[in-house]
Amino acid sequence: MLSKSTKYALKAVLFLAVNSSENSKVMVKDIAKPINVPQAYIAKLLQKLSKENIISSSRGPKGGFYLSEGDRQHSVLSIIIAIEGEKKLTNCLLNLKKCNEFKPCPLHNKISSIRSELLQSFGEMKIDELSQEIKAAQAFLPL
Amino acid sequence: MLSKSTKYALKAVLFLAVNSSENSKVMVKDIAKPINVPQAYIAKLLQKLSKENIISSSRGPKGGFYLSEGDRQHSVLSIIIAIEGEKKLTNCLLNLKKCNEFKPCPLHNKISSIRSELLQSFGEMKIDELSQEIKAAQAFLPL
DNA sequence: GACAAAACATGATAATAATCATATTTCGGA
DNA sequence: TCCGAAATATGATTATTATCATGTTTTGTC
Ligand code: FES
Ligand code: FES
Repeated sequence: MLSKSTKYALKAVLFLAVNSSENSKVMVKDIAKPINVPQAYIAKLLQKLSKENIISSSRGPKGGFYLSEGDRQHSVLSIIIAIEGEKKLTNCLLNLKKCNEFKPCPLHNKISSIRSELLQSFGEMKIDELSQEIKAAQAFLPL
Repeated sequence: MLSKSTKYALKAVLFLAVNSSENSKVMVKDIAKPINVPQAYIAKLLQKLSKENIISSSRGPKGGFYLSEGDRQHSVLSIIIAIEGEKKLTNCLLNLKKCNEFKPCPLHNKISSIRSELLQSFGEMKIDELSQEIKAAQAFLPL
């Protein structure tokens, strides 16, 4: 449903939400280990997220990745889109060039409203909110 | 959201639902062309579906693929599962080894009910029903 | 029974996604 | 101002998915 890359990215961002701040940055090797993701690979993903302003970073000694207050207001959806693009989620399920109700594929009417809900739900989930739940041990990060 | 293979398979089965019957089988080249899918590839997928008893086939001259009355009662979900397996749809979104409400990942509570609805919806969509809509020109197959 | 038409089976190639490796830039601190 | 620590950039390798190609079996027809 979500690509491996997207899952990795979400885990990393949530990890940063819990374990980093403006003055306590964390470097990739200290992210990769606890979330159990190949270091060189998550490094690439983090750079991409950084370039898309989903997360923040600074170079050099005492540098690393972190979430600014602004970063914490981003949604899960924005991360999904940053990594795998919007189309994966909104394309027609049978690959009609455009998904709309005027020339729908046979699955459209049955599924499109649920899919919208799903998207909306992803859009409403803010990183900040999710990290609260992790801190409160109401939710858990894998590995 | 669905793999290319799954989309191809769904298109092919719906095409058969509209254009085949017990005594009017259609061979892969006459399926591949109208649904615009590589012939050798859809051939493999059709064989898989046939082996899983989602569709029917017979060999030799005057042979081909078709849907029996029973085949028409299959759901979209059964096709998705036949092609890409169930796990793709039910796995934890962040890859916890098991997805459940007792040790949920941060996305679980927000998403799992919508995801169940989506699965249920796929399960309730029967091939027969969808083919009615295509015949009534209320829905359209791509390419 | 011979023949040809079809599905079936198997393996080879190509495209994409995931992983690994290495060089370059930036920046804090001695 | 020099050094090393970090992100950044780029490219190479591997694994998975999609695509292509070719041979084998079944079966209706003559
Ligand atoms: S037209 Fe196919 S999902 Fe909307
Ligand atoms: S535990 Fe992650 S989706 Fe259910």
